[in-house]
Amino acid sequence: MARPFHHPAAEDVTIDGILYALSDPSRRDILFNLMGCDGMNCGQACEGLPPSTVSYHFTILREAGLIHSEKKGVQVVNTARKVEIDEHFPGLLHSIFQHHKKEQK
Amino acid sequence: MARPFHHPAAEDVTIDGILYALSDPSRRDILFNLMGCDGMNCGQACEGLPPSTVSYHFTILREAGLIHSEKKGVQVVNTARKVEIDEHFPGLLHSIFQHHKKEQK
DNA sequence: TGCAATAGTTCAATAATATTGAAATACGGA
DNA sequence: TCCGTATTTCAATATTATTGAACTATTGCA
Repeated sequence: MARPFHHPAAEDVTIDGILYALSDPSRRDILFNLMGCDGMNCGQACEGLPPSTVSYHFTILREAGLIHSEKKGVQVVNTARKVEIDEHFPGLLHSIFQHHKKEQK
Repeated sequence: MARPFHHPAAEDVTIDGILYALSDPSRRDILFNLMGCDGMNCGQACEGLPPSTVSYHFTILREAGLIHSEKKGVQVVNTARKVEIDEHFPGLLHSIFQHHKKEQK
């Protein structure tokens, strides 16, 4: 990998970054998928979009502190930073994804 | 007023619209200000931005179902749709504004 | 080793959206 | 009726998102 992944510390995660990241339905969908499993590569977590777009969305989620990415061989395994986020923003993700489910087409 | 204000019904409010509206710090700030009072005109709720920008932000918040706007004479009085939002998205606004406060510069 | 396949990233061009100045509107008061 | 204030609308510009194409890294296999 050219540039290694950057993961902000839990205390540097802002509500601004989180809301911005999750204001996009594709990214919400990615995070929602990640929250229901214990690791997924980029292709699995988000089907139907071109790879470059998916890569962009993963970067936004990562920079917002919502996901952790780790290169495992040729693919990148992503996980939701559930516990950390829930510690710093109690109830937020729960509140959001309760409704995200319903609104999915 | 040329076109009257449109306020979506509580059941038509989506998490998509809310997160999009609140992904912008200025709009979060406006809503935060509105939540702490019982009515404010556009100028009061958001100082430091050009009027056309403020108007745009209010439209986004209104269309998202987060605020109610009513023309009172020459000005527009805005209120946060607190109760309705909290009924449909329990805990969401609380969770967001708990941190918004802290992150304000 | 070397080559091909796979997964993802980067870059650069284009498309979509936000910001804002200037003009227009709506209302209240003199 | 005319003026001042608050806000909106419009149109131009600036910013940001999307995506195809080229590139990189890694694995497996001949």
